[in-house]
Amino acid sequence: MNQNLKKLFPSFSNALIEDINNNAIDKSFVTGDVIMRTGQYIKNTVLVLSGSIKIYREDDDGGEFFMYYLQPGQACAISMICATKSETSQIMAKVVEDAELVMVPLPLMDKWMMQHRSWYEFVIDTYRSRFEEVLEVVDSIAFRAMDERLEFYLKRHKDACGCNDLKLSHQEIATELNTSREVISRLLKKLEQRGALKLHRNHIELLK
Amino acid sequence: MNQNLKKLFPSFSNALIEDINNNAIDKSFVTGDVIMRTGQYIKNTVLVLSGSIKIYREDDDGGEFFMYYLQPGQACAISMICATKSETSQIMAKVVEDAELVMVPLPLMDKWMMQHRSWYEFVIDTYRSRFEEVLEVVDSIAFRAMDERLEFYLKRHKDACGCNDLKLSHQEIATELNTSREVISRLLKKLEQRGALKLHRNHIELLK
DNA sequence: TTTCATCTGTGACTTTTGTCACATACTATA
DNA sequence: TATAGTATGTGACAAAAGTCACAGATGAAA
Repeated sequence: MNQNLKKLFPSFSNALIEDINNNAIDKSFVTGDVIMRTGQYIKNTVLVLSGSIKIYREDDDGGEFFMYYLQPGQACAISMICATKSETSQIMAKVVEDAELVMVPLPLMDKWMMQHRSWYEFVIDTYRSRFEEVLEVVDSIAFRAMDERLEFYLKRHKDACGCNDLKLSHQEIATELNTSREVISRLLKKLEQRGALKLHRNHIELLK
Repeated sequence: MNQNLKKLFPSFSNALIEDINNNAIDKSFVTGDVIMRTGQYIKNTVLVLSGSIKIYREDDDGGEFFMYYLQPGQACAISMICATKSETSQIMAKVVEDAELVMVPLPLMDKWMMQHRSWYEFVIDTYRSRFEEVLEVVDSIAFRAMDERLEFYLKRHKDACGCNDLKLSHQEIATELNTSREVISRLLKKLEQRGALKLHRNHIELLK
């Protein structure tokens, strides 16, 4: 784990990595696992070593709105923000690719802010970049219609997987954008006609 | 100013207030002033002593989507988040009620995190509460139709002014929700028919 | 290969939202 | 008190999104 941490979190000081190795717990999850639920108390700050996690905002009627990805080398900003007050989670986190996580107990999260400059900077930077990402999400829903939102969604998924083949059904996309499957099917068809992508069963091949 | 700070930011230690008084600058703004523009470099962290400020997200076509209020006793989370890297602002801040602000130079913002526990806690808490507020805004646009979004908008404005009389034109509301004036007029009319409010020229009287 | 569940395509329709045109109402101020 | 500028009300229509019904395609498992 030590080696992995160093590689994935290059800004961490040796002393910090030492502290993480001595105090944090390594946990594995498989695709489909929900590692954090809305309303649940947060007990750990989460660092991602491998795999892929999607963060959702849920509504009362079972809606699951996709917010952002958590990738190796990143941390869950929400779990850091809630840390100091051990509040409940405002989001839901689902594993979409088998993942190894480092769970840092909340009290340490806070303590390290004072002890390790590199931890402090990492936390602040995580806040900042997530805040900005959420603001971009706000843009996409506040200012844009569904066709552009779909393109934004596909682009983010492409960036996350680093490939051109997205394993997504129309229904999944519709759920994560909080719209209906038919709307997504029709808009995807249009994008295919424009030559932007090629549709297959359960996956979408991006051409641009 | 010392007295005001103590009253408005009761969690601040005396040493911190001392530091603020010695290093920060007091600035006054009048209604309509834009104190921060999208893309502008951030040089200060802003604390609000009096007045009222609205934070907007802007798009390329001049759209101004209302995000949240900054009130006395609060600080601009964005200016704190960008602090460490002196990045550009992702938002626009407009004074809607003559305001007195305390401008804290960025380098101090960072320095105080290590020196003053009460500053550290205030900053973290500001991050957390703003992040949560933005998540609620995401909810409202991701999951709800315009009628509910309008009610949410009115509620937040009522909370902000602490009164039942909102000085807003239909056009202003439409702009801040990124929709058209007619839509707002119609929805307001419906709310009036339901007895939730009473419409006047340039102001709305909330009844519930 | 057959069967079955799931995924995708599509037409028809409704509802919501956005646009245009214009009437009317209110208010500040000349 | 005229009048000009702004605010609001409303009908008609267009466009986007949501809903319903159902057909057909695909792939996994028996």
